[in-house]
Amino acid sequence: MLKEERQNMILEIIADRNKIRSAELSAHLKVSEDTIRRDLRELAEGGFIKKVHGGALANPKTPESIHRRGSAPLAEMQVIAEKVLPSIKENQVIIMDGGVVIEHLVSLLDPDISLTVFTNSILVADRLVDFSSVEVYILGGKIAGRRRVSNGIDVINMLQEVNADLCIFEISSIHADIGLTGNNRDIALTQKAMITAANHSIGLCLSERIGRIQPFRITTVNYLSYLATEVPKESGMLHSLIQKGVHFI
Amino acid sequence: MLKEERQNMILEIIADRNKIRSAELSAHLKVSEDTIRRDLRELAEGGFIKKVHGGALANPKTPESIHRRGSAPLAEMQVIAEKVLPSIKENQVIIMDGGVVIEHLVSLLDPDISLTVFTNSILVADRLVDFSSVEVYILGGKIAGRRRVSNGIDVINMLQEVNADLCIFEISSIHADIGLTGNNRDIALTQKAMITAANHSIGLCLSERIGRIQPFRITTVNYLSYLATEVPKESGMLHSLIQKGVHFI
DNA sequence: TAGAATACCGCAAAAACTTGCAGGAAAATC
DNA sequence: GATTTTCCTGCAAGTTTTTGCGGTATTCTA
Repeated sequence: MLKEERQNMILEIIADRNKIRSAELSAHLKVSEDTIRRDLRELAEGGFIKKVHGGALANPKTPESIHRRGSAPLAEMQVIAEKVLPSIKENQVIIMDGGVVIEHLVSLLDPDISLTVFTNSILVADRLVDFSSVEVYILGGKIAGRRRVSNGIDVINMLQEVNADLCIFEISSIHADIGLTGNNRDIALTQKAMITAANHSIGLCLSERIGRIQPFRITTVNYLSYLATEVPKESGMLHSLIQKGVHFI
Repeated sequence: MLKEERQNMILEIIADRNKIRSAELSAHLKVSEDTIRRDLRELAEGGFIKKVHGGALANPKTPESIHRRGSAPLAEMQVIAEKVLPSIKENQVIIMDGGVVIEHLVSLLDPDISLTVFTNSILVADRLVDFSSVEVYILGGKIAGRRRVSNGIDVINMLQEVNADLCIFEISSIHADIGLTGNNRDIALTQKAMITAANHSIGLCLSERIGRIQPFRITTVNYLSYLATEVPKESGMLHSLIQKGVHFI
C-alpha cells in the first residue's frame, strides 16, 4: 500500500470517528506504529488532523478535511449552496441528504417557506424543525458515524412510501462513464433509494470529487436531473459529463 | 481514552451544567482524581474553565451563547436520572423516549458502555452518537414541535420489528385507576408502541404529574415495570399507585 | 478549632514518542 | 537495462508523557 493511500485512509477514518489511537491504526493498516506516527505527524503538519499523545483527533477547524486541500472549502460550499437555493420552491416535497453543504443550504432558506422535508440527517432535521411552515420527517435507521445520518434498510423502507418532487444530496464521487459511486454500501443504497423516490434530483458536488470512482455504485449519471458544483460550466473538467447529457445549475 | 478526548468531555459537561466536582468526573471518566485535577488545571491555564476547590466552574467571561441548552437540569430531574441510571446495564437493547430528564440521563451514562438504543428523539440520538460503543437507531417519522421527537405511524411501524430489553420514557400524566395518559394522540400511540416493544419499561415522572388525567390513554399502570419519581417511596401521594401494584425505583 | 475533604508534590511504572540507522523498494538518470 | 538516488519502513535505544499512589499540606465545614 502506498503511503498516500494509507494517509488518505487515516483521514477518512478520523473524519468518520473523530478520534483514533495509533495502535488501532497500526493493527488495521498492518504497518508498525512508528509508521503510523510518522503519518500522523505529517498529516498534522499539513493541518489536516490534530495529533495527540496516543493517537489523533479530527481537526476542530476544518470539519470536512477528508480530502487534502489547502484552501478552505467553505467558499466553494457557499457557491454551491447559493446555486441550488432557487431550485427550492414553495410547497414542494423534498428529500434531503446530510452533509455540510446541505446544512449550509438550509441556513440560507427563507424562514417562512412552506415545505415538506424528508431527511436522514439529524442535523438537517434539527435545523428545519425551527421553520414554522416546514413539516419535517426524519428517516429512521441506524445512525452512522460522525456525519449523523441514518442509513440502511429502514431508511429505504420508509422511502418506499414517499413520492417527492425533489431530492437534494451530496455526491461522494462522480464519473462520466461509471456514474455516481460511494465508499460505503449502506450509504450508496440509501442514496439510490432517495434519488428513486423523487421526480427530480440535484447532486451537490465539490469539483475535487468529479472523475473519482469509489467501490459502490449508486446510479448512472442520467438519473441525475442537475449537478451543482462550484466551477463554471465552461470548465474543461466538466466536458465529459456534459457529453453524457448531465445538466448543470 | 485519549487525554484530549477526556478534556473535551470535561468541557462539554461543564458547558452543560456550569459546574462539576472532581470526584464526579473521576467516577464518570474512570481515572483518578489526580488526573482530573491535572486536566482541570490545564484547561484552566488555557482559559477554558475556572478551577475551584473541589471542582471547576464554567468560565464567567464566555457567556455560552452557542449552546442551546441553557437551563441546568432541575434538582428533581437530577434525582430521577440518578435513580434510573443503575437500571441501564451493559449490552442491553433499549428504547428511549425524548425529554429533558432522559437527555440528562444520557449525559450521566458511562462513556464506554455498550448498548443498542432506539430513540425517537433527535437530541438523544445526537448525544448518543458520540458514545463509541453505542449503536444508535433513530425511529423515523414526523417531528413534532420543539421537543424534537418523531411520532406517529412511521415510528410505530419501525417498532414492530424491535424486541427491546427496556423502554425508558417520560410520563406525561399518571393516575392509579385511569393509567398513563397524554394530551396528544400521536404521542400517546407512539409511547404505547414503545412500551409494548420492550420487555420492561421504566416511566420517569415528575411528582407534579402524578394523579393527573389527560385526554388520550396510553396504558394501564400494570404495564409499567417501574416508576421513577423524585419523591421518596413513603410519600403519601404514591399510596394509591402502590396499592395498584406499581413498583418504584 | 478539629476533622474531613481536597490539593499538591514527588516518584515509579507503563505507554508512547523521537531519533538514527539499515535493508529494501521505487523512481530517476544515464 | 543498469545504476544511482531518493524514499519508505521497521527496529532498537533513549527520551518524554501520562497516570496512579503514598505522603503531606492546604482548605473547607461544622
